Amino acid sequence: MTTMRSAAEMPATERRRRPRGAVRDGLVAAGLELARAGGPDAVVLREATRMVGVVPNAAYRHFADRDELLAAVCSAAMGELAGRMAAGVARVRGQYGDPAAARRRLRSIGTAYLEFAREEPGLFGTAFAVPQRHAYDAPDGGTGAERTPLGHLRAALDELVEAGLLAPRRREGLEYPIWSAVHGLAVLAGPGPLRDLPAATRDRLEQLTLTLIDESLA
Amino acid sequence: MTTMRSAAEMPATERRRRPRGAVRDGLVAAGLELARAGGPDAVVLREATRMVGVVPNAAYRHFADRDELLAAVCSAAMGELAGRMAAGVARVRGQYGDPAAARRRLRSIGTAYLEFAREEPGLFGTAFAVPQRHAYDAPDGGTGAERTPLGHLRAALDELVEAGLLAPRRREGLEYPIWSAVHGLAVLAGPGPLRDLPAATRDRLEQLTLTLIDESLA
DNA sequence: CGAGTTAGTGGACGCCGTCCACTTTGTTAT
DNA sequence: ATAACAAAGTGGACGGCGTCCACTAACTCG
Repeated sequence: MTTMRSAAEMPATERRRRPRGAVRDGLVAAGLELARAGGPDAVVLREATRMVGVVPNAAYRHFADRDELLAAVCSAAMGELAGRMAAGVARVRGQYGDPAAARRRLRSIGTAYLEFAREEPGLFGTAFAVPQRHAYDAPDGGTGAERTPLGHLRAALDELVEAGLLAPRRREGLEYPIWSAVHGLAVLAGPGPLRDLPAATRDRLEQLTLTLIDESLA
Repeated sequence: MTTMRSAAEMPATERRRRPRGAVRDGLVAAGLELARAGGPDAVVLREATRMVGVVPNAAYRHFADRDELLAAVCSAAMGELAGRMAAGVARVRGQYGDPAAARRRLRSIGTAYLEFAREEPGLFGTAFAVPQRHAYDAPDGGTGAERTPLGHLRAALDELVEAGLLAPRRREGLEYPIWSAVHGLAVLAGPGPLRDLPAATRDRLEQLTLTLIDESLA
C-alpha cells in the first residue's frame, strides 16, 4: 500500500470537498469491508474515515454516531445476503408452480443462506448485529415479495402451497420455524460451539437440516 | 451504594492480599453481572476490577488478557443455561422410558432454552460469544450425559428411542437440527430481526417450533 | 457579490486494553 | 528465626477508540 497521507497534511487543493454523498457512501463501503474481514466489532469509525481519507470527525456530518454508521453497514450486509438468495433461487430451472421446481427453490434458498454464512462469516454476523437503537425501519412490515431473506422464504412457501405440496392450514407461520432452523445452524456452526466441526460433517448436517425442512411440509 | 474507595487509597491493612483465588473468582462473578446486564461487550476488564476493588493490572495475574476473562465468563454463562435446562427437565414427572413423559421432557428442554434466552438475554448472548482464541476445551467431546445443553438434548432423544417413539435410524444426528431450530428462534427473536414481535406472537412461534420438532420424530 | 448553509479540520477529553517496573506479602529452606 | 524466592498487587504510562466543541473553507443562492 502506498503511504497514506492523512487528510490533514494534504495540500489545500486536495483537501477540498468531495462530491455529494461520496463520503457517506465511502464510509459505508469501508465499513462493509471492515465487517467482511472482522465482523461488526471491526467496524471502527476512525478506521473507516482513514480509508476514505478524511478526518474522524467528518463522519459525524453523515452519521449521528458510530452505531448509525454500523446500522447502515448492517443494512448493506443484509442486502448482500438477500442478493445471494435471489441469485440462488433464480438459478433453479422449472416453471412457477411446478411441484418439483418449487421444492428445489425452497432448498436453494436454504442453501444460499448457509453458503453465505460459511463464505462470508463477517458479513453474515454483521447483517444480524443491528444496534438496538437504530433498527432500520421496515424489517419486514412492507407489502410483500421484498428483497429480504424473509421475503424470499415466504415467496417459496407460497409457491409450495400453489403447487399443492403444502396445505394452506400448515402454511401459516411456517416461515419462522424454517428460518430458525437454518439460521440456528448457520450460527452454531459459524461462530458458535459447533465451529470446528469437520467440513464433511457440517455438510451432512446442512443437508440433514434442509431435508428435515422438506419433510416437514407433508 | 457506599462510596467505593479505589484499592489505591485504602489503608495498608485493607490493601492486603485476598485469599487464594478470591480475586479470580470475583472477577468472573463481576464479569458475569456485567454480561447479564449488557451482553459480552459489557464485560470490560477495568470495570470488573473496580467491582472487585482491585487495580486493573491485578487481573493480569489471573488472565492472560481480556479475552481469557471473557472466556471464563462465557463458560459460566453456559453453565447457567445448562442449569436451567436441568432444572426444567427435572421438573417433569413420569418414569424414564414412559413415552408421554419422554416427549414432555424433550419439550421442557426446548422451553427452558427459550425461556433463558428471553429472560437473560445478556447471559444467553454471552454463553455463545466465546472468543475465537480461547475456545474452552471439550465443547462436547466428552464421554456423555454432561451438564451441557447438547448433553441434555442428547439424553432426551435417547430416552425417546428407548421409549420407542423415535426410530434409531432417525435418531442419528437429529440433535443438531433440533438444537438449530430452537437456537435460531432464540437468536432471531432476541437480538435479531424478530426482536420486537408482540409477546403473544412470539409465544405462539415458540410453541409452533416446539410442536414441529415433536412432529418430526415420527 | 455577500449572507448563509454545509462539509471538513484541529484539538481535546475520558475510557479502554495492555505493557513495564516496582513494592508488598506469603512461603519455604536453611 | 531468617534469608531467599515466588506470587499478588500497585503505579504510571502508551496508543487507540468514540465523541464533543470551536473554527474554517467551500459551495449555494438571492
